[in-house]
Amino acid sequence: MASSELAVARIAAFGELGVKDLASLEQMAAPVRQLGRGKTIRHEGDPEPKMYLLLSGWTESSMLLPSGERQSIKVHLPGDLLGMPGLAMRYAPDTIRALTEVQVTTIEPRYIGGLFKTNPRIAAMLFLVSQEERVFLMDRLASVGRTGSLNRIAALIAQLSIRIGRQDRKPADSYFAPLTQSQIGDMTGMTAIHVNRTLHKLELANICIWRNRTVTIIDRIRLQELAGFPSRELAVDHSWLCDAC
Amino acid sequence: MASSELAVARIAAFGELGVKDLASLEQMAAPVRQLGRGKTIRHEGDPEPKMYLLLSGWTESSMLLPSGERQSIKVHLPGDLLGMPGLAMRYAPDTIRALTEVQVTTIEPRYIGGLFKTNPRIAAMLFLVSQEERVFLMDRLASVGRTGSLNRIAALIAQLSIRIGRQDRKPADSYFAPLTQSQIGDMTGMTAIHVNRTLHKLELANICIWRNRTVTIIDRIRLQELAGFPSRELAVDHSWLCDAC
DNA sequence: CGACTTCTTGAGGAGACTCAAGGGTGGTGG
DNA sequence: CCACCACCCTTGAGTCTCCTCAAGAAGTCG
Repeated sequence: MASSELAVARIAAFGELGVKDLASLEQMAAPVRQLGRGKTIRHEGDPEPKMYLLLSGWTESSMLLPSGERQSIKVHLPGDLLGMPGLAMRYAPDTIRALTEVQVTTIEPRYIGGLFKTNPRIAAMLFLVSQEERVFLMDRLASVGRTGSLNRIAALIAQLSIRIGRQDRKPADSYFAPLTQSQIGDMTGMTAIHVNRTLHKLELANICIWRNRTVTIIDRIRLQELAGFPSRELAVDHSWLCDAC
Repeated sequence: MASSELAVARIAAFGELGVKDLASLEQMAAPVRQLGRGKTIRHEGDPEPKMYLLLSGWTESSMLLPSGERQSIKVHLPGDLLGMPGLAMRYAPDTIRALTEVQVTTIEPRYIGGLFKTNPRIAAMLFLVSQEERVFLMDRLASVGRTGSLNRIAALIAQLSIRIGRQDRKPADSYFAPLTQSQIGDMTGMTAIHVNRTLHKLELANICIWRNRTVTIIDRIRLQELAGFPSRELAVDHSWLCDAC
């Protein structure tokens, strides 16, 4: 798999990967699947949920409420592992959809199990990625639970800027974001209409512009102020991990 | 540590524990710490976050927003592992406080690392518990993001009923819940005042009563309807895990 | 070019928040 | 043992954010 360097980006944040590690990872990857925008990778409620590795494009994980409304849990960027939370469940908790043309590979749960025996180092890294995701969800929960519309949208924009700019080691000041206003609403827990008005407010205040699927950040300071989430730093000292492997 | 049977309840949900497994777990437990209600176990922002095992009592994990408001992430019951998400971070993302008199033991991260080498089975179970927690957070996010006050409070009450009744294998119809209305507000993303009014509505509608730190569920059907979250079932087929160990 | 999705704008209403004040309860110290 | 204090609960009135309903414009894809 040629894109393996890209694909392990998330894991590699927690340590250097050796030859053996890369081999472990490549072995898991099933043939690449290609899907068009709007296609569903797996449905909420499907039995025996699997994991997926996103090679290119954007996907979104979301849950349906009895009222018929959707809550988007997270958008995924290339290199992200999709569907991990489902491993603990009998039925898939979330729906995973392609937001753009995407390439994904399926990862069978048994490979993950095998990893714990054959390559504890990688297993521990997967564990750490899971903890990182938990913190991400905690931040989202705080944002959606306790802040207003301007703050939530600002938080979304700032967060995406950081995630997209991760490869370059600095936040992206302008980036492509293939989300409709309705989808932004699903992510932030607001109406598409209110998203529209809020985006206009942000633009009017000269903070940022989101138009034509493109985000441009004008005033990062004030954006960050509005967003109001702390800039998280990953743990640097992995001696406790390395002792083990 | 005499309470280890209790303490590992969460992990045991994913598989039987052998003698070796129990030994692995006991070895990690540092001396027991006892703290009074309101005492802080660790602060948001503290460097080198550790993990804790809750032996008795209730604790709460929460995050502070720039506005000064608090968002409660989760309340913990005996047997829960506290602070796991922080393992991936340089600074603790959340504050952990005692809601009642509690007993906790600290778990050094290096023991977790060691687990991945010496007892991959337990490591995998910790991994699964983490995924379960992610699903829990996803459900919370959907609840807070897209539903009204009645639904949120109903969801909280129903969820606690399930968690507390887990040992008895059926939801508890009446239980002790040491949360003030202000804390309920922090959990559900609403004002203490509005919590008060909403609780009265639930009582007036003959659905449930929350008074004097005691919850009594009168009409579980309608409570569940209001709560509106799916009843999650943990994965039963762990062949993919057992293959490894 | 036509059908569909997405975006935009307006008007009105509902739910949740703020501010304010009073009453209950439990714990502590004199 | 009682008085006090801190915390918690309760209720009312007014305000604001965000939602709903509605309709039209703009963009996109076949």
